[in-house]
Amino acid sequence: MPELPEVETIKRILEPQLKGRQIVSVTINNPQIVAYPETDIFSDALEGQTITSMSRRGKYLTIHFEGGSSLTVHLRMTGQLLVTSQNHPQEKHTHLVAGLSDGMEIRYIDVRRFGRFWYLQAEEADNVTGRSKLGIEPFDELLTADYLKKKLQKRKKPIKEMLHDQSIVTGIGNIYSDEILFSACIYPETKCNDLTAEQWERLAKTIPRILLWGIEANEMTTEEYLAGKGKEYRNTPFLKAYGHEGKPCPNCGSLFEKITVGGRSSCYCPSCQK
DNA sequence: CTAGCTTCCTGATAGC
DNA sequence: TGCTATCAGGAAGCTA
Repeated sequence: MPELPEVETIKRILEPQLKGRQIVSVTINNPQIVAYPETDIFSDALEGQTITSMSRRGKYLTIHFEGGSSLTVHLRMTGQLLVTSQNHPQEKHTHLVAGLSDGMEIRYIDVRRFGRFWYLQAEEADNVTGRSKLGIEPFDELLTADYLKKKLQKRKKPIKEMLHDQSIVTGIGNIYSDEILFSACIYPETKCNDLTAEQWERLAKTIPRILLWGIEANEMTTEEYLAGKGKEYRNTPFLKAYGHEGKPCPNCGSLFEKITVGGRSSCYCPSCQK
């Protein structure tokens, strides 16, 4: 459930704690989370690596090493990446622990084990993570009404569903698609080929605005993150639409309704989003 | 090419 | 109280 704003938050919190540290040990409790390469090679390759920086692309998070190799993770639904002291109580479902040169540990916790790790060597082409298929970042200046129209105008699927398509604009999941459509006053089931020029314009402006707002609203301290605030992806206090079924719309007071769109729960205001 | 369905997982919650 | 069924949703893999 971490979407772009949460992944960006994690990157901002972890990067200063990891930069310059060396990985001195790697323990993998569940090989399932290692997607590439084979688990033993993965562990051996990580040991001894010195971290230079972190980056984010869509919902993917990458730790870069001296020499150019890198470790990429996708947290999917319930993945959590923490930097803790060695004596920090180990949570259930801790699948990977990497000891660092300063005595701290990187820990990967994931209840549902959907998250995945990939280690890529410096010159290795990335044809394993799926990142090569990603569309533009929401803050890219290429994100215009024309771009969205070109990609989606002829599609018959509901716009809510298409906002989740990572090959068009990356980083949007079920929470922020509700927030974006509410803010843009668009009914989630509107078929792409029924959207008006004005609605495409509104979407193009709203997508980056809402995701930026999400990043800012997510801001928290390292302590808050470790204490669990970084887990509260749902029902975060600042959200306006997602999970608000039965509650009054902050704009008009009508009650939010919940429907299923493309198999995903979807919350909208019946009078603002037509 | 698109659409539609299934799979992966556990824990919280709803219903009986 | 205790059981079972359903839901949560990101993305890949599959069929048509």
